[in-house]
Amino acid sequence: MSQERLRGPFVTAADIAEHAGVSRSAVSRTFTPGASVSSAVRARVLEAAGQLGYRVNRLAQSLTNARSNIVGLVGTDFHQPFHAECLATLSATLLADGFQCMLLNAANAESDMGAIIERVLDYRVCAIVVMNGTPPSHIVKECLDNGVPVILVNKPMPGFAVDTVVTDHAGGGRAAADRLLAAGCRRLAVVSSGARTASLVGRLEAFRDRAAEAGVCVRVWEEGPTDYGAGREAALTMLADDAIDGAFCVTDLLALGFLDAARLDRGRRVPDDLSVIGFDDIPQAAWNAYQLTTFRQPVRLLTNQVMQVIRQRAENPATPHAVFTLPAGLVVRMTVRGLAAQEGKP
Amino acid sequence: MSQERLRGPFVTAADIAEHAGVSRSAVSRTFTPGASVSSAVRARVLEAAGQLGYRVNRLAQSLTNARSNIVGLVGTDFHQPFHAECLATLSATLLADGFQCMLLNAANAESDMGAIIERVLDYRVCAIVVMNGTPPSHIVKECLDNGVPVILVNKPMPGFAVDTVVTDHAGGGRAAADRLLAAGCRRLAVVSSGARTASLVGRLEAFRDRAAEAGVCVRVWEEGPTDYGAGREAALTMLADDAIDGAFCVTDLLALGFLDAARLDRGRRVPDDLSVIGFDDIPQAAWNAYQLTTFRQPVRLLTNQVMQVIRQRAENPATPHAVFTLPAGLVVRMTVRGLAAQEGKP
DNA sequence: ACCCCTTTTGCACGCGCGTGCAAATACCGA
DNA sequence: TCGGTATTTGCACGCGCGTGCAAAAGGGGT
Repeated sequence: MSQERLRGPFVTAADIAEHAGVSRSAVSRTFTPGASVSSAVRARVLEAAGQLGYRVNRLAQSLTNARSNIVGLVGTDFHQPFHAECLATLSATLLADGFQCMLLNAANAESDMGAIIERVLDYRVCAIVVMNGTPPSHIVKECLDNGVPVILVNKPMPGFAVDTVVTDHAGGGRAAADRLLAAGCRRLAVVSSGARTASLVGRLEAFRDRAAEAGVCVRVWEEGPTDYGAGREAALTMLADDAIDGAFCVTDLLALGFLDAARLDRGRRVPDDLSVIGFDDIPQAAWNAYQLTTFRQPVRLLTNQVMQVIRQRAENPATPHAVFTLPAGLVVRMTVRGLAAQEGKP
Repeated sequence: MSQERLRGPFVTAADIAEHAGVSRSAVSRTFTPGASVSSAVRARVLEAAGQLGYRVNRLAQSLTNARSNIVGLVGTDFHQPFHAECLATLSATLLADGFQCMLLNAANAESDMGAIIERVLDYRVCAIVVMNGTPPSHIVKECLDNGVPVILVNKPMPGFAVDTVVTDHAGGGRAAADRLLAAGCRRLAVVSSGARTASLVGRLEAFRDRAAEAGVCVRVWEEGPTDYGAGREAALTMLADDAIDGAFCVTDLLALGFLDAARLDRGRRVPDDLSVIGFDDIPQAAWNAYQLTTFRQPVRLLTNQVMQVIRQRAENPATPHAVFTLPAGLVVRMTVRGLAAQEGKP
């Protein structure tokens, strides 16, 4: 058994063909679903394969098929809770469905995203999913030219032949305004970041529009990164004067930083003095120190929709492209006045 | 230009050889570093490649080389902050070094970890990194038999020809005990989970041993998952009676849950009544609502060490296997009595 | 102009696999 | 026993690429 290994580190189909006394085609057919092999031959092949530890070389396989079943997963900031959750969910689903995930972490923001996507094209991936961040449009075009479908999550790119799966940011923003207005807040603020991505802007503008309809004007914070520290910064600055009683933070991370600074540094009582609403519903929002009322991004639904698009486009590349919009549901906790989980309204 | 595309969706080396009026070998050599091509031919090839959008097919390339430059990244619970950080850091580093990452998310604990690792073997990966969780030993053996190096992070597997990169859990546990004892705590507890992984047990036992040396006995909690909720559970139960003034939570997530329940549900003042130390130094530990004193896992160092092992073993597979132990440094914040960040000791 | 040495080029083969095609075998009814 | 059909098997080729080998081309010294 150890003598048979001489040919190389990996066992090849020719090896077990010889070992089983059949042709190499027979081996190939044994591992090809729906191919024609007698059960006797199949049995001998399987036994030899088991003994020698044979595994089909998917590299060579993909070479013949002109396409692998690898999906490229592109994104930034995978260490952030929301992105991490998306990644974990999507990768688990893809694996369960028989795909392989190639992870493309564009760590240095979008600067190198293009180069990284180009590299994965070399592996003839069957799809590229952009989970966050904005890929350069000429790269998207290059993917499409090469026949690789591109699926964008939360980043519409009008005019490109891509599939898009987005949360209803505008709906969430509008509902957030509704809730704060209903809680009696009249001095509103919205806290966003300098990133100005489509999702953040979408939430912000819908919030502002709805407030404007109600005749309430909104103070806007749009600086720095999209993280905890920036949320604190916003609160420290905006709450220096006393003019805000309701804040919509376009991200939970911002909201948690905002909450901490509001309570600990600026002495606000939440929700009595100040109501806060976030967006995403990351795990930390549910922690007892925060109990943040927020909108949940339907990660499971987003993931399933992405999967469906991938499968659909794999079997019929000519499927028309579409934008799928999924609803963001309110998760009621303790940071909005008069709106509390598990309690009657006061 | 559109007429040249007829051959198939992907442009092949033969296409641009024809287009540039040279042999296919010349094309191949143009894209092979160190090969012999005249600058005139190289220029013509590069121009044709640019026009037609040619990219070397790495699948076919790996077929010849008998090995790809894909690294398999195996793990569970990538949505947890610490694991997410490891994944983000390692994947970014690998990409920057010219490798590709194949993500293997063993979502359903270790049950399917074996099957998932086997699948990635089919892609002739050049290494497999197990970032957390325990792979079945027969699978590890199978990888090694196929000549694929296995690198384990924080999971020693004595008796296997693998490389191991671990944080000094025991050192951290011992130092944690030192700190709590120095703070005057005499009624100690250690909070762990039912997972009983090597890292958690290592921290726990070192803590208990050091306490025993000081003649202090330790109450141990070892139930449930390794998350925020379990930390709360531990505090709710253990702090029902009044007997604890110092707790070492073997994970930050546990510590944060423990802190919330201790303060909000059990009315303890931290650090006056109760000192708490965590482990990992996840971003949330630094948040103002917590300010958790904890031990930092040297993620950067772990990552660099993993990289070094991969490179080393790629160029010389016969390198002897080793265990690399990296130190865990204390991060002083506000949850240990008499030990505070940015302040003189009282 | 000639020879020798260096560099470049093309040919041909193999990497491991899937598959069309024709030969070979098995099966069945008369 | 035989003819006819259904099934199985092996051969040979191609997928896209890297590379050893020999032929061709270039360069320099006499």
